[in-house]
Amino acid sequence: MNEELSPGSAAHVVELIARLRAAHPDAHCALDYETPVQLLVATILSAQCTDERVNLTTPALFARYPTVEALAAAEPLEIEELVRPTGFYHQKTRYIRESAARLLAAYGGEVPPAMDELLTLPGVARKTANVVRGEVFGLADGITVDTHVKRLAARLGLTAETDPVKVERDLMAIIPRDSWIEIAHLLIWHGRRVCTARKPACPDCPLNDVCPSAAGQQAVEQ
DNA sequence: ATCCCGAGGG
DNA sequence: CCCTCTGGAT
Repeated sequence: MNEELSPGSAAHVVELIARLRAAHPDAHCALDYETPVQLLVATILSAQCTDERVNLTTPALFARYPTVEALAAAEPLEIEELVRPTGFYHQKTRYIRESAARLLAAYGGEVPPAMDELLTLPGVARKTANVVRGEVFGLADGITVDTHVKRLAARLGLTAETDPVKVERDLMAIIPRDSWIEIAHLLIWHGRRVCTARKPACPDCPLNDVCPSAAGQQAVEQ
């Protein structure tokens, strides 16, 4: 670990973002969708499921129910059958139908742009709201904290918290607001490709000299 | 056995 | 704070 860059300092954050940009210039939302409502549905389905698997299930779902009206009126058992491979299928089906119904009842069938409005949708909390707001409207009232962002923030020494809401608050305090949307994509991409949960590839990581958790780096500096 | 772009309820 | 909800991949 480079001793001149204390974890969480402004200089550390600047360095992290620059290196992650260079390593993952293609980082972007990996969920497939055509409309804001479809992104909302795909993001609800992404809970505790790989986006790859979500993308394998949504084409049939969106073909069967192309509109928010169709989703709201869908037979629960039919949606359950289509989304079962994503896990939590009973709850996710209810969230999809009830959120679609609420979009129709309160927002003219459109996805609202305000954070507090998104949070009134069943099955939508800060993670899902941050994803949808950032992707659809380019707006950020917060930072998407999924399992990757949470894990990497901890390993990089950017937070000592484990509760995602507290992790998000810590990140918001040290990351410039104009990087809030980008940093989540970068950390997610890096988490999938390099800093994986089970076997992080520290020797191949472009952050290993600015990461307090990098395996086998500290001894060299002594 | 652990992990994946979590949320709601107790 | 805790727990439950779920399936597929590794």
